Amino acid sequence: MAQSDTVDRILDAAEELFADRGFSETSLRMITSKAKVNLAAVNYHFGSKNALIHAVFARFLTPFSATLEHAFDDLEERCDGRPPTLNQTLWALTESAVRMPQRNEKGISIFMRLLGLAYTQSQGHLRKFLEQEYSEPFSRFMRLLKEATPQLSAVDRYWRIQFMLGATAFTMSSSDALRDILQNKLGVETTVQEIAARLVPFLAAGMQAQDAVLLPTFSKAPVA
Amino acid sequence: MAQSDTVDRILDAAEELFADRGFSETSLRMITSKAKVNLAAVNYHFGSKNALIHAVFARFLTPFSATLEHAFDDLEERCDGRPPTLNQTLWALTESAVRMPQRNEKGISIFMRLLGLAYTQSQGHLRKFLEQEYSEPFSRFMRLLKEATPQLSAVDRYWRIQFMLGATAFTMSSSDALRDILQNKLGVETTVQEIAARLVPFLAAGMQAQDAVLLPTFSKAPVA
DNA sequence: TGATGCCTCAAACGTATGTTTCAAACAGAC
DNA sequence: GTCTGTTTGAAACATACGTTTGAGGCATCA
Repeated sequence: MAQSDTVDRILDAAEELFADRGFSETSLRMITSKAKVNLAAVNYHFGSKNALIHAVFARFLTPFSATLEHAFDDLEERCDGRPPTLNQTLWALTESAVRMPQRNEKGISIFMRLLGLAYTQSQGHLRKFLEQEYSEPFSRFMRLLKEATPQLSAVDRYWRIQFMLGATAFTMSSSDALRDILQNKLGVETTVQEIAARLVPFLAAGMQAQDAVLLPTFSKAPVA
Repeated sequence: MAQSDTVDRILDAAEELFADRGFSETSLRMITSKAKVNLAAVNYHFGSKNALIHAVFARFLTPFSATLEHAFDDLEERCDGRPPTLNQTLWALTESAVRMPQRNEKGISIFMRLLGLAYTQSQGHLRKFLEQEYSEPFSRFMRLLKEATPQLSAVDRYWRIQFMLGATAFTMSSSDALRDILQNKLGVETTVQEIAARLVPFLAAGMQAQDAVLLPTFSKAPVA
């Protein structure tokens, strides 16, 4: 036990608390008391709170980006030269996320929420860290999106990708709360897999929508 | 000036700082120094930091919800009994937002970002406040959406609405940054109105997407 | 047995936060 | 001009935070 499961206990507790409450709203004292370790252990093992945040992400993202690379490799191989379709690309991403080995039943939703928070909360250090460490799979995903939507102008594609990111990040970042609401209002249980399965067709349809007529003035709503 | 433009200066500063940095990451001292007022003024005029947050939302949301009510009234009158279409409903909302008198050029995107944060940051008091104060126009919008998408199950509709909210809040909240990137990469200028004009068809297409096959296992991606 | 290196612990440090206090400044009414 | 209620000002309050310290524990290897 010398090899200190303290580190893992801290990571587990931090991951869950960050996902529940956000980064700034989670103190080291909450983390260490949940993890049942001494307060100083965080700074001893990680150096700082920010470094702990990075470690929480790295523990999931590093294996995930490897899985994703394989999924994209497989996909491109299966397509044998032709560019993968939009649906295939989105599913490759989704499946890679859903299939990651989970530490517990909440694993996936915790991490989705963390990813959403990373986008949403303005933690400069985090964004920098993620961009440095994981830019490659991200660029590759962008390239696949481009090849899957050749009919779109660069500008249209740009904006629609933002819309997709937004819908995804936002939904994932509040997925627990949303699931609870749904549970209360309609008495329906939902898994992250089901949310993903609903999200993908929504995104695909949006990406492939007919171009809108860009109204010269903003004065009248179109009638259908 | 007796009627204290202090209050407005605090609201202006708070609004912008909250949008930039989030609620917890913005201190009262940042707000009061940006507003050039005394620190104690916040607690004197508002009572607490949380109450200030509420006031920031109320200043925008109260007139906005009135505008929205009128827009919906007009729309339903024009439709003369038949339920408005999805596009009409979305445009009514969009137009109401875009047409709100703005305090400055950043007005709309600031407020969109605040709305996103309200959903995303786990500020229980805020959610409670918004639900209490503005449940009516929200419910009405939901009802219109429901009538415009009778083909969707309640659960599907619920999630797709979340996706719409996400795409909208995320895009609008970072629209300044996104516009800049687009300007640099592709040399294209964009207005908020144009973004909205691209967003609405994306959302409408997503809302009306064919139901996905909910895979019983998550084992294989659909082939198209 | 004694020394070495990793780890834990309680305690403290310095700083930043939201809030409170109370005297001073100010405006308007008489 | 004086009084009254409202608003500002500088300072302090108590608390919470991230981080550091230094003594102690506890294995491992000589």
